[in-house]
Amino acid sequence: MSTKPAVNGAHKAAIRQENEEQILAAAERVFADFGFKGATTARIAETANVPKANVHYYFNTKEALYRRIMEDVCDHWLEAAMTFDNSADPAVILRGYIEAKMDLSRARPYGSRLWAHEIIRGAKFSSEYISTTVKNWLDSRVIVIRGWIDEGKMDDVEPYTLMYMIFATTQHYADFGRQIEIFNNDKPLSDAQFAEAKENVVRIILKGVGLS
Amino acid sequence: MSTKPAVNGAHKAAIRQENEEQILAAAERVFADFGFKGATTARIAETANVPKANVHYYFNTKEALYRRIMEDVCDHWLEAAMTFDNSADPAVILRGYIEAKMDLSRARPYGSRLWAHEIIRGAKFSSEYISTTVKNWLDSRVIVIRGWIDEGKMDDVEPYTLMYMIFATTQHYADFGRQIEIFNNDKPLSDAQFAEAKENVVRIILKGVGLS
DNA sequence: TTTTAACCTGACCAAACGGTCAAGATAAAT
DNA sequence: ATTTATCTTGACCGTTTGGTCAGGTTAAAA
Repeated sequence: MSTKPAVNGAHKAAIRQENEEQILAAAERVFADFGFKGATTARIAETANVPKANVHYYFNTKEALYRRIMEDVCDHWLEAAMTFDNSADPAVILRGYIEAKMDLSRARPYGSRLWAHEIIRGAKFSSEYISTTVKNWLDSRVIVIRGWIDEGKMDDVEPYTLMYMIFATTQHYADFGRQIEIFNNDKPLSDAQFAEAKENVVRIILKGVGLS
Repeated sequence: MSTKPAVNGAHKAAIRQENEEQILAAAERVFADFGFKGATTARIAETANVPKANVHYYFNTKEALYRRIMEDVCDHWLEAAMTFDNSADPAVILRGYIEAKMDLSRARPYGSRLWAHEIIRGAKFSSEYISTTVKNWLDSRVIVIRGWIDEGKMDDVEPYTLMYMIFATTQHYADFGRQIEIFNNDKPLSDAQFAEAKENVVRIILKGVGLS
C-alpha cells in the first residue's frame, strides 16, 4: 500500500516486531498445550495467522523458538520473585510472594504449563538456567528464611520444603487448571472463587509456619 | 524349546502376561518422559526389549496403550485415596493421606508425571473419568472435611483449596523431581531428606488448618 | 501325528513432520 | 528512477512416525 512517512525504517521494524510477537504468543499457547514434540510448526503458524514458512523466517528452528519462549517466561517469573524483597516483616513478604505467584498463574497460565512440560521432560533445555540463576535466587531466599527462624519469628520448618510447597500450590492453579475446572462442574473458577482460593492458600501456609 | 508340562494353556498365558507387563512398564516410563506425542512406539519397544511389531500385536494402537496405562495409574491412586477412611481423628486421617501420597510420588513417579502430562494437555482422554469417579471421591471427602469444620475440629478453610494444596504439594515431588534434584546440587533427595520433607509437609498443612 | 490357534518379526507404507528454497512483493536507500 | 534489503509464501524434500502384513515359529488341542 502506501509508504508511511515514518522516519527511517520504522515501518519495516514495526512489521518485524508485530509478527514476532504474534508468533511468540501463538507458540507459547501451542507449546503449553502440546509440549515440545507435540507442538507442530504448522499449528503454531495457523494459530499466529501466518504461513508456516514465515515462522521459519523469523525463528530459524522450532528449538530456537522454544528456547526464546522459555527465556521470556523465566523473565516474567523473576519479576514475581522480586516481591520477596519488599519488607522486613516475614508474614508480609510471604503473603506478597504467594499472592504474586497466584496472580501470575491466573494471568499467564501458558507460561507455567510450558515450564511444567519442560521440567517433566527432564529440563533438557533449561537445566543450566535452573542450576545457576534460579538456584541462586532460591538459595538466597532460603538463607533469609533461616534468618527468620533463628530470630524466632517463625517455626523451625525446612525452608526448601516450604518453598516447594509454595511453588507447587500456586502453579497448580495453572498447570492443573483443567482438572480444577472439571471439579468445579466444568466451569473455570470465577474471580471470586479464585480470590477465595488465594486467601485460603495464604492463610494455611502462614499459619502452618507459625506466622499468624 | 521344550514343551512345559504345564496344565492347559498355562505357558502361552504366562508368555502373554509377561510381555504385556514388560510393554506396559516400558510405556509408562516413555510416556511419562516424553508425553503422548513425544513417546514413540519404537522407543517403547526398545525399552521393553521387544520388536516394534510386537507392541502392536499386544496393544493395537498407541492410544489404546496410553489409555490402558492411564487406567492402571488411576487404580493405584484410588488405593492411596482409601487411606482417607481409616480413622475418626481428622489429624490422623489427613496425616495418613498426605504420607500415602508422598510415598506414592516417591515409589511411582512415572504415574504421577504421566497424569500431569495428561491434565496439562487438557485431559482429552480422561475428562470423563475425572468428572465422574475422581470428582465423586473428591466431593465426598469435601463433605467429610466440612463436617469436621462444623464440629469445630479444625479451622474454617475452603475444603477444595486444601485438597488441591495436598494434591499439588505431594505430586510436586514426582512431577518436578528433576528440578528438586537440580536444587539439591544435582543429587536425588536421599531417603532421610525425603522423610524430612514428608514430615514438614504434614506438619505445615496440619498446623495450617488448625489440627495441631 | 496332524491340525489349529496363538505368538513373533523383518520389511514395508502412507501420512505427517521440520525445514528449505526460489521467486515474487514491498519498502528503504541511493 | 534504480538499486538494495527485507518480507512473504506456495511448493517441495528427506526423515520419522504409527500402523500393517505376509510368512514364519511355537505350543496347545484333536
